[in-house]
Parts: sequence; C-alpha cells; structure tokens
Amino acid sequence: MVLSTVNINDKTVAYEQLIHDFKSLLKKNNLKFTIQREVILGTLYSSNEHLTPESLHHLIKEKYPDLKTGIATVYRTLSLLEESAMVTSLSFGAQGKKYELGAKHHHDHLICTECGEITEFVDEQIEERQHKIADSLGFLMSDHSMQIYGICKKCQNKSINN
Amino acid sequence: MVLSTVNINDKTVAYEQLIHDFKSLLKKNNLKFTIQREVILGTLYSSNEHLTPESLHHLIKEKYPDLKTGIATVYRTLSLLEESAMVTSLSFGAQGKKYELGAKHHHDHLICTECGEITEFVDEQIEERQHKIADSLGFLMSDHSMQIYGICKKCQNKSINN
DNA sequence: GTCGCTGCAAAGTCTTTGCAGAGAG
DNA sequence: CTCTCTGCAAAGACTTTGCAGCGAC
Repeated sequence: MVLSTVNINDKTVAYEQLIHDFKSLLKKNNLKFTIQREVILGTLYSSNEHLTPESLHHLIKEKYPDLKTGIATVYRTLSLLEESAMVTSLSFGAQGKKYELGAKHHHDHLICTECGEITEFVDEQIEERQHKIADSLGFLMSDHSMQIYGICKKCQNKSINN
Repeated sequence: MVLSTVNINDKTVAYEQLIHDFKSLLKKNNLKFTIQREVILGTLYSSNEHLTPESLHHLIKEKYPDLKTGIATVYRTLSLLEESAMVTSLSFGAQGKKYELGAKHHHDHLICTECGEITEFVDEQIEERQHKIADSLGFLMSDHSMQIYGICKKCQNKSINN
C-alpha cells in the first residue's frame, strides 16, 4: 500500500472517506482501482495548492520515485475525477488549468495576478444571490465559479519596498 | 475605410469612441493603426457573441473576404487588446478561450453546459460583496469574473421533449 | 524613408490517443 | 483469465514566433 503515509493531522478520516467514494465510483463504472489513481487522488488530497497536471505529476515523481507515473495517466485520471465531480478545475490568464479536490467544502477564489497565489473564500450572501439569479433566468444551475483578481498583500508590500 | 458598415442601431457613437480609445492606446505605445486591427476590433464590437480566436478569424474572413487576415494576427491583436483591458477573456471547460469586448458594461456569465450558450447578467449585491471580501482579505482587487454553470431553458425543454 | 505589422509556415506548448505489455478483479 | 490501465511515443489542437516583404506615419 503506497499511501500509508497520507495521515495528515486530522485529515485521516476524511481521506478514508474519499478513497471509499472513489472506489465506489470506480466499481460502479467497471473501472479499476490502481496504484496510480490512488496516488493521484492522495497527492491532490495532501496538497493545499491548486495543481496543474504538470505540477501534480512532478510532485508524484518526487514522492514516489519508484512508481513510474506517466503524465498521460495524470491527465486521464484528472479528467475522470473531474467528470465525476471529485475534483474541479480552474483556469485563468495565460496559465493553464489548475485542479483541486472538489470534495472539500465549496469556495471561491482570490487570485493574485502578480504571484499567481490562490486564496479561497466563501460568502453565503453571494452563494444565495447566485441561486436567485439562475432561477430568475430559468436556468437550472449545477455549479458556479467565481474569481476575484488583484494583488495580494504580500505583493503589495513587495512593490512598496522596491 | 473598411468598417463604414459598422453602424449598428444606436451603437454608432460608442463605436467611434472605442476606435478613438484604441487609436490613443496605439499612439501611446508607438504602435500602428492597421486595417487588420480595425477589423478585429470592429468585428468584436459588432458581434454579441463571445468569440474564440478561431471563430473571430472565421467571421472576419466571411465579412472581408478580400482582406487576407492571418490567424496569427488575430491572436496578436487579441493579446494586445487584452493586455490593455479593451477586451476580456473567459475560459471554461474543455473549450478554449473566448473573448469579448470589455468596454461594454461589466457583467458576469451564465454558461449552459449543454449547448455552450453564454448569457450575461449583472447583480449589484454581488458586485458589492466582492469588493468587501477583497478588502477584508487585504487584497487589492482589480477585476473579477464569475460564471454560473447549468442548463439553459432551451436545453431543458429539449430534454423534456425527447 | 523608417520601423512596425502582416501572412505564412515552422516551432512550441499542452493535451489526447494508439498500442503492446502489465496488472486488478 | 479477462479486460482495463499504464507508460511511451506519436499525433493533435491551440498558440506563438521568425522572417521577408508590406504599409502606416
């Protein structure tokens, strides 16, 4: 079992749940639970970052150098996970698509246009308004995403000091 | 003058303004006002769609068959316009980047996951909350984008009838 | 005239696909 | 055992870039 080390603080229980859900999903679709799929989900889980396919691949190579994981498998698994709504993707600017685990609570994003850092937030008022807007336009809402672009505190300070 | 036909209803005045702004921008940066750039801006202006570089290129070829416009120039001009905030881009799902004129009023998007149609809306309450959120997190907000995904009325009816 | 712009085609990126062998169930 | 997965490399899709001639100013 490759992922026995993924006991990060109190996240362990949630992780078990996640794997369980993943296995159900796979079984339902006659797909197999492979080490690669486990490692990809686990790495997404243990990372607090929003990862590109490439950075995810890189992380996996670092953590599990013996397991030769191809970038193609990362793409394939991310598509699979996204299709089943276990992860969500975010794409902005020139930079590519970034993925994050969707099983966490829902949230929106603040994106720093200087350093690319992504901060998460949730606002109940906005969530509520979104539903109302979709309803009023006869739209059957399934999901939404919101990004606020600007300059984070860190980068603001940086430019003051220069 | 290639674009003498771009007198769409009452939009004429705004278009003149747009071209004026574009010319200023170009002059400021020692860039030239070429027919291609004019046509690209004009086509974006006269289209109510959100266009991909490719569909924009296609539209231009249709409208101005004599003007050989290369896709490379479309990309170059869109980058230029985006950099100067005259157009904004939107990317979602597997589909590529879509561009729209940013000079119009600000708005957010409802995106149909069935047919890809994009509907625009504005909601003052949400706009206001966004500013408050950015402020409270020490973030210097410059822009934002919000997308609501779901199924539009048309596609809902379609699936009922099948 | 000068210097930036354009179309073309070639080169990059990023992502997907075909295939033969490996591995889960 | 069967049938799906995987890594690899090749193919695709989308964008960018280099270059020589063209055109705005």
